[in-house]
Parts: sequence; C-alpha cells; structure tokens
Amino acid sequence: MAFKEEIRDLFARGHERYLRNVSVDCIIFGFHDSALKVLLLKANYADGWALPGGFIGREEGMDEAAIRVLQQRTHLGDIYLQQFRVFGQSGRPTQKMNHEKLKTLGIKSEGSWMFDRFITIGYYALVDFNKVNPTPDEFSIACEWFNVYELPPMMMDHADLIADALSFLRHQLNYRPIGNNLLPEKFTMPELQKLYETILGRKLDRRNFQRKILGVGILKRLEERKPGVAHKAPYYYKFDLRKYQKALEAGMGFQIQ
Amino acid sequence: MAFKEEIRDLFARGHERYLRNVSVDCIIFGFHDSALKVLLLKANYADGWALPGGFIGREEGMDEAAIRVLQQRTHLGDIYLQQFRVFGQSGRPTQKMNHEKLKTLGIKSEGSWMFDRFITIGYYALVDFNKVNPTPDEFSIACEWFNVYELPPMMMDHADLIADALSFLRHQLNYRPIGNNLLPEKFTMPELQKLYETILGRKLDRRNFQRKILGVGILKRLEERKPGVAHKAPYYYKFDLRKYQKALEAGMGFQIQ
DNA sequence: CCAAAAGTGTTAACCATACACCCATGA
DNA sequence: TCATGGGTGTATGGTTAACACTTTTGG
Repeated sequence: MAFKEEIRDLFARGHERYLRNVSVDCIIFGFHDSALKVLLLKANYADGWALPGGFIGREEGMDEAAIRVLQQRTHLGDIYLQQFRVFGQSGRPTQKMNHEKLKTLGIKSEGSWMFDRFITIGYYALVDFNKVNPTPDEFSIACEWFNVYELPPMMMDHADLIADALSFLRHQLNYRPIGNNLLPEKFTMPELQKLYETILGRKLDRRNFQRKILGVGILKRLEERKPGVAHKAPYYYKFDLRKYQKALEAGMGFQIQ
Repeated sequence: MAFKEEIRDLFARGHERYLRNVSVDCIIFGFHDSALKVLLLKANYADGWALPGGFIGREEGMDEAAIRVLQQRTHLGDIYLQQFRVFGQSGRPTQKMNHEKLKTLGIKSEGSWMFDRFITIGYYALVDFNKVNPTPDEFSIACEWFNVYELPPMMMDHADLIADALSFLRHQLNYRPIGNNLLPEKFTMPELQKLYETILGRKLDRRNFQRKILGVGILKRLEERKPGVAHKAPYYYKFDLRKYQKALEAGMGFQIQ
C-alpha cells in the first residue's frame, strides 16, 4: 500500500524534505448560520482534535507551506491568510501519538524527528464557508467545522492557538476591512453586521454600523434585493475589490463602537 | 584557546544543543540625541552589520532565547521585548561567512548546520540608551548604535527586519503606552514628545500631545524642573509604573492625531 | 526687555451614540 | 392591517485639531 509507505518514509526521512523543529498551523475561520467556525481535524493516531498543520519544505517559503496546508484541507484557491504569532515555549507539549497503533501498520514512530520539539507559526485564514470542501489529511479520520465557542477536546495547545487567533481577529477588525472571503460574494448588510457581532461577541447598533461601514467606501450596493423575506427586503452588497485591497494595505482609522 | 574550541564545537555539534532551522533576531531600539537608534553588530567572519541574534536552546523557550541574546549584548536586566513577526521566505539569504578566514583558525565551517536554511523570529526591544553597555558576541568585532534612518550595509535581509520592526513600533504607538524603558526614569514632556515624533517621523502639536498623553493617566509630574535651560524650565515626569502596566495589558483606545 | 520655549485655555469641526420615523413585505 | 425588520435622518455629547495667550528664564 503506497499510503503506508509514504507515512513510514515521513517518520523516517521526512527531515530530509522538511525543515526541522518548525511547523505551521492554520486557524481557518468560516462563517455559517450566524456563527463563527473553525475547521478542525480528528486525529487518527492520537486523541482529540487538531488544527490543520504541516511542515515547511526545504525549498518552500513558510507562507507557501501554510497556503499548501490550507488548500489541501479546503480545496480553495484565493485565500486570505496571515501569520499572527509564533508559539514556542520550551515546555510546549509535543504530539502524543499512539505508537502501538502505528506499529500495527508496520510504522516505526519512536524517536522520529516528528516528536522532536516544535516551534509552530500560527496562521489565520478567513474563508467562504460554502466554498470549502473539508478534507482530512493522512493522519486524520475527519475534517469538520466547529463553532469557535464550542470546541471539542483539542490536542496539545491548539485550543490556545485558537483563542489567540480569535483575539487577533478581533483586533484586526478595528483597522482592517474584513468580510471578503468570509462572506459569499453577494451579502446583505444584516449579514455583514452579524459577522462583526459574532467576531466581537456583542451586539452593534444596526444604523450606526451601516453608516460607518459604508463610510469606508469599500462596498457597492446592488440593485438586487434578498428575496423571500417576510418583511422589507434588504439590498445585496458586494465588496469593491479594488478599494478593498487599498484599504487592506493602507489600513483605516476605523473603530467599531 | 578555549574560545576557538568553543566556536569549533558550535559549528560541529551546536545542533545537539540548539533547535535546527530556527533562530531569533532582536531589533533593539534606543533613543538618544533626539534620534531613534538600533543596536548592531559588525560581523567578524562576514561582510556588513548584523542584528544581534542567536539560537534557541533545546530546553529553552523562544522568548527566553531572545532575552538571553538581548542581555548578553546590552547587560540590561529589566527589558521590554516582544515578538513581532517571523521571517521565512524560501529564498531567504543565509549567512555568508568567510570560510577561508575561519579555516585559518582551524575551524571547519563548510556543511555546518549553521548554514542550513533558517527561519528567524523577529523580536523588538525598547531599552534605555544610557544604561546599555554594548558588547559584541563571538562572531563580531564591534557593537554599536546606529540611527534607524541611516543604516550601514546590512547582512542578509536584516535591513528588512528593521524596517518591519519600525513599522510595527509605529503601529504599537497607537494603542500601547511606550516610553518606559526607552527614556530615562525622569524625563520632560518635550523629550517624550520628541520620542513619539521620532518614531512616527512627523511633528505633533505640543499642546494637544500633552493633553492626550496626560489623559491616559500613566504619568506623574514631579516638583523638580529641568535646570540650566535658557527659557521656562519644563517639569520632569516619570511613569506611574502600576498604571503603566495596567495600560500595557488593557491597551488603550488612544490615537495620536 | 527680548527671544525662546513651556504651561494653560478656547473654539470650531468632527464623529460616535442613541434614538425616531417611515417603508416594504408576508402572514 | 399588523408584526417584523430594513432604509434614512437627526439631536446630542464627547473628542480632536487648530490656534491664542500667558509665564518663565538666560542673555
């Protein structure tokens, strides 16, 4: 079986292809049913859920590595992704794998470079929930979305990474436009507001939010309105990508209440 | 000579003590003569100036490693230090050392782990210029301060790291109190303002600055005034460290013009 | 007493907040 | 026609930016 061979090789000689002692982990945020979600993997040879992560190829940039991980898990093309922090305390827990289980597959895992100490670079990504096709990796048996506020038991310090990414995201909200990639192309103002409220964890005033967000000048209102609602139908909006990009680079002295 | 022995051992077996492929680099900012300075090392076995940096011990946290580097170069105790970004493009230039020169010292450097590809974690530190005792490391022949805006030829991508740290520092200025550690214990309002202006690279209004900075409530005015000035003498101030610390943790919705 | 630089105060413009009002729609 | 939720407008209070005036000191 080629698969088994591949894993055995990774344990034994992966360090020839990848950098040692460094990894990347991605916190992939999505927005669905008015809730902020993260994409997690259910480990096969260990307990608990884990963040999608990987190693950095010797000829590969570290951003590229993160993009690769992200694409393999989501099958997305265009992605908003950013490094936000490094985690590397000396007591940082290492991956606790079930060596017995691996042994039954004929894989010798003890003493592998993969159980050396790792410093991991945390990346956070914002993706369109509906476009994602969650795909487990070779060490996982499942790949699923979880509500950020209702996480399952996590491996190692991954719960900390998520908490940190979330607080970073909250911070970003105050001086970067956020929404493109997290929302479908067309969205209504209440949907955008709900996104902000979910990330911030508190209610915002409908009317002030609209004024402020429109003031940034990155939204285009469409003629079309959302159909099938039992009240006044809201307009659809889309991001003016040119201006959105500009605002991303320049930042915006922008404060949400 | 014990020194030579030490270096030879580092090249040959350093990877047994340190993590591979990861390093830390410190951008150490100081403030002197109304100018923002960085502390740099003149490489001995290579061309150009370099940031103080080092490796992460296998039993050492990465923050600890940065603190160690910083203390060895400055001999300072209490330090404000923060990780700000990781650098790890695949084409990241590696240290170009003069292997010939090393060979005359009986040190075989070719093929060493030290010339493998490195991902480096950038730390920036704010220190009191007057308290620093610049000290070269084993690979350097000098350790000096340079004006941030007038850098000498730099090794590898270190000029980029500095530029990045500076823009990060500017950003920090907007939502963190900065000044403690960068200034002497007692300082005048114009001195503090000059610090802000230097970091931001533009003039600020004297009166508005004073009002705003006092509004944060982290300063204590002393009775004493600066002596020997040919005009109205400014008061001395010092930071209220308890409140300063609080503001550091909480952040402050604070915007300089 | 003059120049220089510090301390203190004032005003107008701007922005955030809170809230009122009207409009559209399905039930 | 009513309940629900969206679109638009406005009054208020606080904050920021710009600027005037006074005070202190050495030369």
